[in-house]
Formats: sequence, structure tokens, C-alpha cells
Amino acid sequence: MPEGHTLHRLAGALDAAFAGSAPAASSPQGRFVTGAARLDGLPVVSAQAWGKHLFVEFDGATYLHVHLGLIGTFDVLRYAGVLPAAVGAVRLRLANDTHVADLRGATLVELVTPEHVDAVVSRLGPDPLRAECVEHGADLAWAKIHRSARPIADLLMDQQVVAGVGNVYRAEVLFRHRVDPHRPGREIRRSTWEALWGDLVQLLRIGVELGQIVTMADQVHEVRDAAYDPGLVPEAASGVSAWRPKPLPGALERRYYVYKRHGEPCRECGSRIRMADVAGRRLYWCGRCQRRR
DNA sequence: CTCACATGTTAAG
DNA sequence: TTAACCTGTGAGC
Repeated sequence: MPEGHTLHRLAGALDAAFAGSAPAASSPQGRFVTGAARLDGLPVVSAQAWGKHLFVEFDGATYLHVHLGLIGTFDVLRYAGVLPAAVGAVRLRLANDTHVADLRGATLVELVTPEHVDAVVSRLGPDPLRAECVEHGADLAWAKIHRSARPIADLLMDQQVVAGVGNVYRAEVLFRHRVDPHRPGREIRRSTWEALWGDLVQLLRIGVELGQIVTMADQVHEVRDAAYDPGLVPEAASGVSAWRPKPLPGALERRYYVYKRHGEPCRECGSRIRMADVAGRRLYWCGRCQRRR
């Protein structure tokens, strides 16, 4: 699940749950025992994300740095009464009187200094979800894109060019602007890039708001109009709430323009959506709609 | 039930 | 370029 929207939403959930409190920290699975011992009982200052990287600041200039990778999850639950038992391989658990957060399957979990945080962030491109990037982010990315012979599809996935875009947003945003994924960065028009960037800002914000990737214009409106409540959702009769999005209302099956639609008809022109393996990831696009841009 | 695959990244070959 | 890592889900039997 983790593209940039997931990490920003998670940072918000962790911040709401733990900032200003001093959660107990443990590693039920046993692979982060030393780190958990250092965090145990330390007050949390704040949590934030940059691209797909999560940083939780604790007292004493100690930062928890997490990268979820492809399959990692960090569930934040609200509970009343008894602390729910850890289920599965929980590498790190944070728990205060009201909330518990369980981290599983992450690629990277480490405790680092503020200098290390700066070093990580300095290697990342502008993040469309960061307020300080919205104004000049397009220009920063453009400086790399317009000189590059690499396909725009590669550049969009490169976290040093733009931070937070993953395989779904890449495919969808290129379709939305009818951009050929194979077109070299240097052949992209500046106005086209600015439109792509602006769209990423909007799409990722929608992703944070709704807790899932929604890229089809009509669906965004439908979901909003359905009085969708993306906040803490009570799970049936358990007294536990999860910081997870409610499922879409029944009639609204999740749909994309091109992602994972290989062989199905393009929603615009009807020609079959194509797929190719590029650098170990699957790329989806419409060969007819996405041609000369 | 088993198995392929996934919204990601790094390191080895 | 390929394998490896780690967990959850959904398709297929």
C-alpha cells in the first residue's frame, strides 16, 4: 500500500496518537529489541514523512526512521480498556493509554540522529505533499527531468527526482496527461511537466484524505459526495478503532485508468491497455492515447 | 488450502 | 539484470 500518501497519512496518525505522550516500546517479534529498549518510555515530539520515508522524533534528538518497502505496514489503533495482543510478526510496538501502533514487514527500521535525517532527506527530490515543496518543487524536479535522456516513466519513479510517487501514481498521472511513458525527459515540454506536478500535488492529497489511491475524476467526486469518513473507523463491536480508510461504498468499486488493466479496453479510446516490465516493475499505459506528449 | 504477486528498495552477480 | 527481504491478499484448486 505504500506510496507517499500512505506515509503522510501514517505520520498524521502517529502524531495524533503519540505526540506529547511517552509510549512504551517493544519488539514482540524480536528483531528490533535494542532499538525498542532505547525508545521505551521516551516522549514523542512529532511524526512526519518525506516521500516514502517516515520519521518519528523522540525526546533527546532521537529519530525513528522507517521505510515500509513494498509490504510493510504500520497500523495505528485506538483502544479502550485492555491493550490488544500483538498479532503476527510485530517488529516494533508503540503503546500509550489510548493508542497502539504495530509495525510489520518494513524494509528499514533504525534509530538515527538529526544529521542522519537531514542526509536522507537531502537525497530525496521534492515531495508534492510537503508544503515547502509545492511552490518550487516543480522547478527542482524540472532541472533534472529536462536534461535527461531517461524515459519520463523512470524519472517519475526515481525518488531523487520526485519523492513519494510509486507505480500506481506513475501510470495514472501519465495517462491523465496523455504522456507517453517512454518519452525521454528532455523531450517533455515544460508546461506538460508543470501540469503533471500540479496533478501529483492534487492526487497525493486526495490519497492522504481518502486513505487510498483514487485517480479517476468521477470517482473522486463520488467518494467525496458519499460523505466518506476517512478518519478513525470503529471495527465491529471490538472497542478497537483502526486508522484505516472505510471501504468505498458498495457501488464504488476501485477503478483505475490504466494500472493493472493490461489487455482491457482503454476507458477513453477502447484500445487495449499495454503492459511492459521496466526495471523490475510493471508499467501500464494506453498506446493510443499516450503518444505524442 | 496453496501459491503468485504486490502501491519498494538494496545488494550481489 | 536478478535475487532477496518481509507480510498480506486474492485467485485458483
